[in-house]
Amino acid sequence: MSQIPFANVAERRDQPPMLAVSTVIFALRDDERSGRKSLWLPLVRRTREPFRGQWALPGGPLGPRDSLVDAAAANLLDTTGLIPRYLEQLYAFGDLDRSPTRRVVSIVYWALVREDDAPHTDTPATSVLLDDPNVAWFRADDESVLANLAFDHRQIIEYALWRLRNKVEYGSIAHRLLGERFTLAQVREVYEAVLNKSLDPANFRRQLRAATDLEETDEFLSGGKHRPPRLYRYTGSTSHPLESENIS
Amino acid sequence: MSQIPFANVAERRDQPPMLAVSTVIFALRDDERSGRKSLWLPLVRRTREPFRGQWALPGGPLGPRDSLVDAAAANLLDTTGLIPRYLEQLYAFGDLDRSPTRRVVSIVYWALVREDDAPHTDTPATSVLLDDPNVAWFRADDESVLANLAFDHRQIIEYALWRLRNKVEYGSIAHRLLGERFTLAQVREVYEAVLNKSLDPANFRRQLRAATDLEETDEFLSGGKHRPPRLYRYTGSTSHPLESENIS
DNA sequence: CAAATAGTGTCTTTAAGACAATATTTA
DNA sequence: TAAATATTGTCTTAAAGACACTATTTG
Repeated sequence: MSQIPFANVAERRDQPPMLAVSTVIFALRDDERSGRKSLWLPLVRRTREPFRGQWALPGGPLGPRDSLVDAAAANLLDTTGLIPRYLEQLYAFGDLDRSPTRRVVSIVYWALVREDDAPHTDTPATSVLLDDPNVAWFRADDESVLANLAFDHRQIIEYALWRLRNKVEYGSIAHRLLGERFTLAQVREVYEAVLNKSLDPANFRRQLRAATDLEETDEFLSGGKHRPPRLYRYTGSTSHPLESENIS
Repeated sequence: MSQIPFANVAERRDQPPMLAVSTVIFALRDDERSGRKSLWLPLVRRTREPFRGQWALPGGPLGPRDSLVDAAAANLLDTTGLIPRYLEQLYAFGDLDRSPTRRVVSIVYWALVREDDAPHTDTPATSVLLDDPNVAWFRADDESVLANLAFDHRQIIEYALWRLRNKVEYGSIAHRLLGERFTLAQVREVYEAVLNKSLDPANFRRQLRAATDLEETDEFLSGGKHRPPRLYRYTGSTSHPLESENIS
């Protein structure tokens, strides 16, 4: 626990709130344990007080020339080397005591990236893309990590997960965690990982084809020891402009 | 259209963004024209540049000691004299050019108030509660007003309406526009006003009673020239903590 | 009793879910 | 051919919507 000198408290009550932007980034990965796919997210280790040494969401102060979404995309690229396939504003967190030092209002975005966009690194020491020991990927439900996050970042991640589950259930964004062409079974794996329950393949197929803008391709995915599934492509539009921002 | 002196542009590029909180407030009122109920909202007339004389959402800068939701509730009370029955964060608007002078990031809340909370004033000159000619209520779909709002407030109001429609359709907040005891027909009127379409009374009744936490009272509303309808009371909880904040 | 809305019953259509059956690959 | 998943078919159940019908009040 960090101590708060009296001077800091006084300072905090009079300075204007600082504006920061942070991002919760989700990717889908094979889970060694369960054998299934599961959700992972990158965190950065703090190199300064407060919470020095603890893991936190990537983020930073809002520069005077960045729009909010640009700031989110930029610090995401800087810290993880990734370009998101989906980026949406999550919430603005502004409680008085969320930072022990000065008052900070954080506007948080959440993002989806494809598995192949995300360099696979299980430990900080083997981080590939940036070779930065202060960036690492964790399972989104890893209790030992969640329990030790800086600031209110655990609450933020849990809210982002709640939003993701809602979005995937009622919207059509699952494909953003996959490649450009995908099988219906892969989409089902996304749903199963996010909602954490198994779904009937037959019924899922029917619902998906009825509800979302999906286009058959002429290609099939061979290689498995079974009948090769057809590959599909997404051809949809987004709902409300503010509810989603596409990158590339 | 206001001119932007070069000095202001330079200034705007280097100062840190200013943080403001604004609120979109909805109430239900009788609509003289259609005879039905419809949605109304209060606006304040700007007394300073930019957009001097034009209508805008109530709001103001975020003080260092206010939490976001407190700031929203406070400026709502200051400008309209109302305490909301429902208050939820809508979105943070932060585009670089949304204010012609300096850079402003606005965190916007939306609120629901009951009809009897809202002093009935049709014109600015007859505002009752605050007797302030710079506060007035307008129909939420009044094109002549929407077309002349300050800043990006038209876009904000339209997004708030979209959220309200979604919320009322899938959630259970309609009762917050009504009194403590209400008939099922009154709830239906709320839905009809918000969704702008008529609903089958019989089917609506069944769905409502199946879906929401509603409790029968022993009272009936007499006075109409017809069988008196039973009064109900709401006994529900809210969904996700961040998705709603109850006031009193 | 006439008018008007409250409230119930019932039929049809549509979607969701369970699960059997068939199809097509690779090892 | 056995194993494995793809894909289709069918039956059941639940919800949504249309609409006829009964109930109860006021004037």
